Amino acid sequence: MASSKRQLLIDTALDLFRREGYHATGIDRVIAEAGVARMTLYNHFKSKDELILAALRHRDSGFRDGLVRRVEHLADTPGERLRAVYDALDIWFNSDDFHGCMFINAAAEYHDPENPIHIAAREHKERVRNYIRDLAAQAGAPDPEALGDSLNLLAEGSIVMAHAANDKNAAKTAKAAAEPLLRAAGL
Amino acid sequence: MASSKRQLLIDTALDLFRREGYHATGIDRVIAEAGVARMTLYNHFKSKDELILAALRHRDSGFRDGLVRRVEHLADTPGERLRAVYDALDIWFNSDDFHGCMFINAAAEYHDPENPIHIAAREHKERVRNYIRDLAAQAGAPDPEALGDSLNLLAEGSIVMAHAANDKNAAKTAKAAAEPLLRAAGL
DNA sequence: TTGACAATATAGACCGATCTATCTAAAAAC
DNA sequence: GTTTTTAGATAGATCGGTCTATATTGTCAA
Repeated sequence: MASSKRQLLIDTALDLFRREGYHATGIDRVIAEAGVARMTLYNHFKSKDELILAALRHRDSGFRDGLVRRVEHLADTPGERLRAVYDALDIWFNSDDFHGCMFINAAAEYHDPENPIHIAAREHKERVRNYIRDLAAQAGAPDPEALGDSLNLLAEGSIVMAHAANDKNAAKTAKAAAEPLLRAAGL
Repeated sequence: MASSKRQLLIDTALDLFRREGYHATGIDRVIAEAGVARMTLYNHFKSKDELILAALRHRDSGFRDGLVRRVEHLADTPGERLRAVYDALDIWFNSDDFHGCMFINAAAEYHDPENPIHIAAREHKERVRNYIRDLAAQAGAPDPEALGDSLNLLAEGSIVMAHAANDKNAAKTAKAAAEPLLRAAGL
């Protein structure tokens, strides 16, 4: 139970932060939703920011694991998998409660680049970009960094348009935009 | 003075919201920074949300006017101007205090698509996208909507990477990524 | 130019609600 | 029997918003 309460708090907080934002979600709300005593939270996390960081760390691995798993399920070759990234995004955007990227939102609420929360967001974005770069390398692109970065920009742009502009078609738009780039790279 | 106080409040709030975020900026901070009485604010705006909306409206026109002006100054033909959009972004990203896009940040803090603040963000994103679509049409692209949307995704993606991932080179990456798309469209 | 009236701005008290965080003492779990 | 969890009181700060009574404006007529 020692760590089950901790995980329960992370899961609960993650869901609230995702659906309502960070400042908008109070500690009271988290403990009420988790059905846990206030001191249990402060026993596991020394502050709200620490809880946010723990939630983001959990989301980072969870999101990327899910992305990789889904992409590998959708396609077999690296070239196809680069395209499948957008199919995975499409599923995400059109899921029941899509509320944008938690890390973009975190960076939006915590502007200071030195803030640990902002740093967590930056690291997540770098890891996702690296994953796409890796796929581009595996696919044998002549300049995998450049191709990966380009495809990553389309992916990030589609997240923004899906959330801020409420364009649930953004992933399909991105996939179409990616095609000439992949072709130009011989893929 | 009637409207000068109002404009002073909008300018002050805009700057604070931009630098620190919406929830993180209290009314007290706005009136202190503006050097204005509390009731002066509530005389001009019936709530904080109304002030946010007024600030976003002002920023929407200001940002887009600045973008158009800068793009037109940097390039003469529509094809060149599509490329110049990324040069304008590059200047923005590397300016003294870049804190990301106020509208992406607004959507991040106000998730509900029905929320007027979120709607203001959506409308801004649509207007910027339409501007790029228009440039693509003026440039004689075979499918100006598709090209415009693709180039817009690269632009939005670069804003995210510049802010969340602290990649000040994102606009140059986006410009390089745009080139094959423009070429494929005969531009 | 002056006087008068209406609109606006002022400082600051005040409200209830909420915020993060701490503390304690009893209960439960391992 | 030691660690963890519990409920709830409590702290001090801050939140958005209202109210009042005074002072400062801007406008227009005499």
